[in-house]
Amino acid sequence: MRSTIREVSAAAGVSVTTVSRVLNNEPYVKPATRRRVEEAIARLDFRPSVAARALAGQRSFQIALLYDNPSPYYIYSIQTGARAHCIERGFRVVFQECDVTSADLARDIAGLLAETHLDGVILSPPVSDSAEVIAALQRSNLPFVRIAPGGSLDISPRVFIDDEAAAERITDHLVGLGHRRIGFIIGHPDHVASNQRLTGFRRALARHGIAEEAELIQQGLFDFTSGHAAGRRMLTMARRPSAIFASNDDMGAGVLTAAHELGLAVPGDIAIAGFDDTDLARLVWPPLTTIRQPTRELAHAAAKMLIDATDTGGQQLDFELVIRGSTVAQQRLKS
Amino acid sequence: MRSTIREVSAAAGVSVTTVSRVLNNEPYVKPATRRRVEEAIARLDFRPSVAARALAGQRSFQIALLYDNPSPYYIYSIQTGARAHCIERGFRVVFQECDVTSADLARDIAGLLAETHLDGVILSPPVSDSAEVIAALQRSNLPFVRIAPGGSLDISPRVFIDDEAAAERITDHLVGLGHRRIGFIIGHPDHVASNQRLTGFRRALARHGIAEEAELIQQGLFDFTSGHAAGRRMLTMARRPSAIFASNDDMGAGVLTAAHELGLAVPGDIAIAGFDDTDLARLVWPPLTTIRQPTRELAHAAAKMLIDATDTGGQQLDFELVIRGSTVAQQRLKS
DNA sequence: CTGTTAGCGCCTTCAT
DNA sequence: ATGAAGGCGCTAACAG
Repeated sequence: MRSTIREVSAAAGVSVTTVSRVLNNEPYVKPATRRRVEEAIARLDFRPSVAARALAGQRSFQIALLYDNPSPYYIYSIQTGARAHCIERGFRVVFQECDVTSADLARDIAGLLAETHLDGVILSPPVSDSAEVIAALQRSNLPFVRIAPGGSLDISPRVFIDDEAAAERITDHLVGLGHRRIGFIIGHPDHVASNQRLTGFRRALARHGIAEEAELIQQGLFDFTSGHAAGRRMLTMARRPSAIFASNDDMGAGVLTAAHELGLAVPGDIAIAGFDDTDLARLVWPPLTTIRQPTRELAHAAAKMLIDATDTGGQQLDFELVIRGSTVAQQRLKS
Repeated sequence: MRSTIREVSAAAGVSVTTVSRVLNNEPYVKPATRRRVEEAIARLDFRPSVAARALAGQRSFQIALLYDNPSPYYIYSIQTGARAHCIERGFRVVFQECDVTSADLARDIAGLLAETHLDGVILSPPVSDSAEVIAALQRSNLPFVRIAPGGSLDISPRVFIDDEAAAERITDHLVGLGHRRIGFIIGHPDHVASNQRLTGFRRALARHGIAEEAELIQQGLFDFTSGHAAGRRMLTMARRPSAIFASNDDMGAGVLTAAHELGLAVPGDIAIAGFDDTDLARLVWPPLTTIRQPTRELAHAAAKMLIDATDTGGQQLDFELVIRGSTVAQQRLKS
């Protein structure tokens, strides 16, 4: 059976209060006493019950990660990043998928908050921009950090990259290679990043004096299937583009497959480039040019900001982390 | 703020015990009373605290899903399957990645069990065959269900497909198409299924009187990279095989990519077949022949078996679910 | 059928 | 610097 704080206190010859103090790293415990307690904890392999701590205290040492994404690779990346930091800090993460288009979304989130005593929540796109979720969180007064939110930037700490600049840079690269007719596959309409990436693409085209062609800009859904379909459409056009820019890696893999199916050499007949949100591109299209979005690191940073906040009462939330390309910069909000 | 059972009892004009009875669907509550309580619950949007229930009762309405797998698609499949059933039953799932090769594995699991009050655990491969994890679970006397375990079949309920027969069937198919030199990529050595699939392949070859060639059987790791490497090795051999059997879909995608890179037509120059553990193949290699392993359904069935057990005190654990191809059969253990 | 009385394991005032 | 007492929200025997 699991051992309890009472057994530890007996073993160490102190009161449970003292053990609790040691557990929570509180001051005013004589070093010698602290050592004895720590020894007893180790000897009994004691682990405080999350349920009991949540019930008694105002902290639960649990945070939740919300997501609603079509890409298993993406989900795995954010889960891994968030968990990595939580383990370091002795926190537990609740991975919670949700449906941003559901009518019950607000109720679902409220239920999660009521059932589970959480210390904070991380929102990943497109949940980062869900008005219902944000409202429920604010109502419950729970701290939250958003990954790559598109709007209301000042209502919460956030972690993001500059999608527009990144898309612009990739487009510059393609143009630099001599491409003038470049296809673009837009991401899922629910994701704000989709539009930001499109904007960056367009801005680069304009800067290079290249006219847009409507049929070269196709809607996708951030998943393999939609990328494959859009790729096929463009690659079978009478005058097909010489390059295709996919807004994420799943769609890029789809385009690559379409090219292969049509017997086109990559990058001989058709160049493919785009965002690598989840390191999938490193596997599927290693020779191609991508902007690597450090998804795992974004989630890691989000967890850190959140947990720092619960430790210090919210002070550190005044920071935001900007990850641009491979450069990580940290800057203070104007606040 | 979250409302409590006490507020519900006040609103309904009954004692908290009665509310608790309604919550837990216990008998001996007058229908009229039950209705009044349910109304109050709905009106106050009351959700019982998981922490409080876990502390007070012997049930927590929480189970854990353990995994240690290189494939994000696989992880997502089992998470989705398990969660789907848990939501139906009002349970919460804790997704817990672990490292079966870690020296701290036993401690990690013991920690999970001590911190979280769980009603049961689902093990997915290769955790299903981890002696440490199984020992920790048995020590804690917690019910657990294993997905596709390789050994000690009677120590727990299990959910599985017949990997050997499936591999045999696929091989038969390839031979039926006229292939005599078939490459085989073995799965991760930690997974029992890897060996079972190899055995099925070999048995089919033997039955058809085809001699094995050592260089046509290559070790893989169930991930894209290893499949890609093994595929390249075989496709660049002086006398390359006419077909390749990949032990899972990630490796199959790797082989497919290798074939494309080498300018080989699929399935013209090289046939590719194998297991589709995660529906990845449906996307990446739709025209190819695969055995679909219903991973999501396996996890769903595992969750059902586990929760049924907690409801009925373990009786239903005498059942096992066999999913073979698209046929689902349920049969009683000899027990 | 319903209510009363104790805790579950821990944190949190308050004393000392 | 340490301990005693009370309670978090709920379930579990007991009475009625």
